[in-house]
Amino acid sequence: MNSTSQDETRIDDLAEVFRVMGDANRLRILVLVLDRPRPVADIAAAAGLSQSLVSHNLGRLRASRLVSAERRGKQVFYVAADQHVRTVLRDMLEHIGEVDRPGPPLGQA
Amino acid sequence: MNSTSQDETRIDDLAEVFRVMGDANRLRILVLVLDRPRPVADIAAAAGLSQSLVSHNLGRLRASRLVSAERRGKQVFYVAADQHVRTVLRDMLEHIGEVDRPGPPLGQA
DNA sequence: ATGTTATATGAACATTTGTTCAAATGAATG
DNA sequence: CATTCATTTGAACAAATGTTCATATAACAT
Repeated sequence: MNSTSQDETRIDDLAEVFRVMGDANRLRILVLVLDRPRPVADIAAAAGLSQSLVSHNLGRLRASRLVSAERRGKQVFYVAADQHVRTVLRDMLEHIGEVDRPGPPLGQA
Repeated sequence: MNSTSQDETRIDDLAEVFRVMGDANRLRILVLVLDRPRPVADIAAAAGLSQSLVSHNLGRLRASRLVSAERRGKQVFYVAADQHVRTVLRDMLEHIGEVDRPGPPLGQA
């Protein structure tokens, strides 16, 4: 378990993915395409954002492979890339939900 | 399933947590305290970062409750807050690992 | 009390980032 | 072909961010 430059690259890539998710607008977009593909204009309307901004952000989401795109005629449909994305979002929501509950044991924090 | 302002707050909080994780140095620190508590100076040495920077970053990690702190004498020990943090990191590493593998079936996507 | 060790905090600066606006590309249709 | 619709891309600017340096707090020792 010594630190290789492979690990460093991984950390950098990991940070990049989280940085992409660390923006409220991109997160909104991601949630909108979580369980079905949607065209860009549709996403923009649902999120209340300009088409240009949505396209820019979809570009970054796609660059991190958080979403995938498919063209159908003039429209481009975007959808969440894989199950990990959904899992991570769910886990993080649970994490946030955990407000200092006085509840159970109190072992080593 | 209409959008409430509660959801908006959640999205904002969620984005904040991801933003905190979206930095390579903070991620390194987080990994270092993933399975056992460590004092600040120890973390700084292991990560190759200044004490000041580590302290600043630990502050942000703690503000998002990604890590928790405990004082023992002069030292302060930090450790990953809960299981969700570990799970999210693992899932994301898997996500990244999924590079267009030519391997097995070749279904959709 | 003073001194020493460990950590935290504030201000300042350079760099990065999100957003907007305008223009460009691509796909269908007359 | 030109035109319309849907999306992408580039440049520019304001706002947010990471890092460093210096100083402050906290705990223990002499």
